[in-house]
Amino acid sequence: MAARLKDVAALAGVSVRTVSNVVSNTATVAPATRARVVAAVEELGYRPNLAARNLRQGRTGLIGVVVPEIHSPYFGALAGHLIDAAQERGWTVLLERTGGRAELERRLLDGSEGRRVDGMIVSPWSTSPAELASLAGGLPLVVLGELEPHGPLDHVALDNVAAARSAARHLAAPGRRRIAAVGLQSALGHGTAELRAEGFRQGLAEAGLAPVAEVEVADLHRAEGARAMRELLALPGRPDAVFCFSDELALGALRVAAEQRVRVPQDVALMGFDDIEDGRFSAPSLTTVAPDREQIAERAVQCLAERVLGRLDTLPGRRIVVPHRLLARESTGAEVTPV
Amino acid sequence: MAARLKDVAALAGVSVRTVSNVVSNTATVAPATRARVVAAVEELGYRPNLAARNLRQGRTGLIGVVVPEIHSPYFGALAGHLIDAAQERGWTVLLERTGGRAELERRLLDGSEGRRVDGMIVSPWSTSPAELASLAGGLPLVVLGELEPHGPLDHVALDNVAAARSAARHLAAPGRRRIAAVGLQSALGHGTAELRAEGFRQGLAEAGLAPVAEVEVADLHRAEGARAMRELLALPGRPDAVFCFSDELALGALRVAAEQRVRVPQDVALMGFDDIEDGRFSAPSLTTVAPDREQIAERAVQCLAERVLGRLDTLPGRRIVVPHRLLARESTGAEVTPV
DNA sequence: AGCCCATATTGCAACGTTGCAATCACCGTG
DNA sequence: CACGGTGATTGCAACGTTGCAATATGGGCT
Repeated sequence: MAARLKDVAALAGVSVRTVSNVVSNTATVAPATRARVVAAVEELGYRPNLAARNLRQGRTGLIGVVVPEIHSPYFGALAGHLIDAAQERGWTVLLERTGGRAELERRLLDGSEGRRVDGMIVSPWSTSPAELASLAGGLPLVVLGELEPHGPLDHVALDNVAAARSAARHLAAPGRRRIAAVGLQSALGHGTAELRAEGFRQGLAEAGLAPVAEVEVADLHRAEGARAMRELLALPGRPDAVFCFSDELALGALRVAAEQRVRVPQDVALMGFDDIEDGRFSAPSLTTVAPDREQIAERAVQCLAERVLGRLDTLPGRRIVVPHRLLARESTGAEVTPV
Repeated sequence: MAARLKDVAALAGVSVRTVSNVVSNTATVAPATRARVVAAVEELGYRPNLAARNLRQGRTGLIGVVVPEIHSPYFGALAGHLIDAAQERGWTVLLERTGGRAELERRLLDGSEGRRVDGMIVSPWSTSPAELASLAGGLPLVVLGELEPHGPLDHVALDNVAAARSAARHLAAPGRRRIAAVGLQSALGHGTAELRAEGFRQGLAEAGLAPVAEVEVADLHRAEGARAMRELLALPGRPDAVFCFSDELALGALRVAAEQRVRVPQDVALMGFDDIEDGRFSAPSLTTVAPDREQIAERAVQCLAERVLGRLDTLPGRRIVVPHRLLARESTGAEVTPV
């Protein structure tokens, strides 16, 4: 049986309240008393009962992080940073996965099974921010990866339009005029893909070009990238540059290029988006847009902390834009260098 | 303010206990009453307070999953499966990351901050199973990835020795005689790497060979694989086959081979271990040992469930061996096929 | 009609903790 | 010597839920 405050108190010959004071540092305790209590805690192996503490305090010390998937390199890395940032503030992260299923996304947010967390950081897939806000019903919420203009929620993201624009300009280097995009997701009707497509078109337009193809995908994984690339390489006028909206798509495309002995970057330049680990070690290494993931995580947790602790119910949603960098690597012509 | 059972009861004109019965299906309730209660629940947006429920029931409904890192493809995928398996049994997973730091590993296990979970599934890095058991102090525990002979804990893993042995035999195909291994970690003094090294040597011995080199690594990531490969390719007698103890190591090695225009598999055959997504899409695709991750997850959660629910304190530790398969792909000579 | 039983509903107490406010001991000061 | 003040300790109640056991209701049977 686990020891309780009561047991420690009995052993140390003090009141329950005093033990509580020692354990949670809530009041001044005489050194001698403290020593006696600490000894008793040690002897009994006392551990606070968090359920009781939570009940009493009304806070759980957990924040939810809701992402489409843990498994993918992008979200895996992001989750790692979020956990670090949360830990620094004394929070534990409860990681949840929606698998891109709208209904699961909703269930997690509306908390019909009960509230486990003090707040949530959500990277939505199929639910719009406005919907999120109503689902969460008062639970502090921070949204990642989209920047919708209005609404009550805080958003943290990079400037997808600007990032895609600079990607397009990078691809539209001298000698490359047939440029395609891979990664549109019109089925979702909103979100990141739209913004990147928009930026892509802007960037090409600035270079006096128009897309030669825009390939829709069902998800952002390698298999879809491979499928899309096969489609593009079969076109009568093959593209000489391809912008994939994720590194995973680009890696799938890279594989197909290798299969078909299409040289990257000589025959087709290729770039991705996200800066995942794999893209640094592929051959050729992958040009990409690198979001500042650490800063995304840091700012998101900071926003959430303010909402949870400060009760800023009235504060309107903030839009936080984190910086990104374009990393020009071998897949768009950078010199081959040892990793 | 969040609605409580008391509020719902008042609105529905029944006792608190009856509402509780409806909400948690613990007793027969007349249809008419149930309807009234459900309506009141809806109207007030009642959500059970899990802290209170946990306190009363002594269970949290959470299980901890402790892995060295979330970020890596192997653990990310495994975590996904564990979450699925847990969900089927009504549990939520609290994912924790040790980053390979022994001290953090200890802190998570001994629960000095208080118990958040009903049990844990641990993939240890630097702590031996015996130590784990004492740290956990009665908390139900299942260990992944190692199979130590004795002790009170349940273990779930593949047969690392047998898997590595078959990998070695696969590499020792006609014409390949200079075979090296990458991934030893003698600093840890125990664990998976030792077992794979052992199996590797056995497999070579069966083919009448001895290792031409065994390269130590600090971790199992790509950068270390790249470093190791550079080392191997600089040897006076270059190996004609390399067994990496993880796919990530192998992908790092593959990158270096490409840099140095060493052809895989023609000049050097290469294989990994884990069957991560990236290895299916690399060029050449990566021969690997595929553990049955779903089964690992399923069995681990099942074991833990038995311990948590059944109080099988007396039952000695079980050793559960899950199957694995060798997937022969392009990096050891399989024909190139579209992904 | 009276009785019994099954079904439906209820009250009470307890889970382990902490906020609040009261009490106690002791020291320095007027 | 009495008093005020500070520091240390304490008791009580409450957080929201559910286990237990008791009570109310109604129907069927003799």
